[in-house]
Amino acid sequence: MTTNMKAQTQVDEQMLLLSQYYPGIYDQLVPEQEEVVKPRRRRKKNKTDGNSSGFRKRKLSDEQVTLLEENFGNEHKLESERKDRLAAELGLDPRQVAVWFQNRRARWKSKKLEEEYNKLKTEHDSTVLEKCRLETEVLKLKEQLSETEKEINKLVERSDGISSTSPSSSFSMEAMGPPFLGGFGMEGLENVFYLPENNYIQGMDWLNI
DNA sequence: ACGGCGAATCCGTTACATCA
DNA sequence: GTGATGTAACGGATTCGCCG
Repeated sequence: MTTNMKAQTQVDEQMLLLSQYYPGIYDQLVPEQEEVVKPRRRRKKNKTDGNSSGFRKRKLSDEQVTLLEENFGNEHKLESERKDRLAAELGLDPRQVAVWFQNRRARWKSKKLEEEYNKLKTEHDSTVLEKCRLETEVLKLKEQLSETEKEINKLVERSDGISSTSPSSSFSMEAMGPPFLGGFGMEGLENVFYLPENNYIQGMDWLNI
């Protein structure tokens, strides 16, 4: 297989997964192609096999399946030598062994796909949950900010009133000391706003933050 | 490098067996 | 009897390795 073919195969596999997991996105990426419906040849019913020994399709015995499963566990691919050996060991036609491996690979692949889907779904769900949590937190913080701004405006207005009637008794933030933020329901926001070492801001400088 | 060929494999489907 | 489900088997397409 050439490098290009390998790359194309990888792309095809990725697109296949994409189409399975995110059909909407896949449809956007790959516009629907004109459908070419080829009539499949219908398989004819056949109740007997070549040697007329009864039903053509018989269930494999538990022992046969066990041995086949053991072999499949060791290696999913079936080399011709191993196929013949297994067939002889199980008293089956090599073609039957080949078909069993083919079907088993298909089952294995579909199971893998399902597991991968469940894994992605779990990841997706927890991400959505985390997004909701963060959005709620943002709303809460916005509300707190709005409340704080209202309080600040009130204080500023009061301060303006006082200073206009009595200039000597100017409003001092220093007088409020460190518990200032706590008074506005800002507990726990020390890490959000930068505060100087003495834990409060001189005068009205904090308005510039 | 290219095309033809046969074997192996994949994919989708059908037919049959089994069970609730 | 019947529908759902599991699986052996099939047909066609694709892939791969070999050869002339």
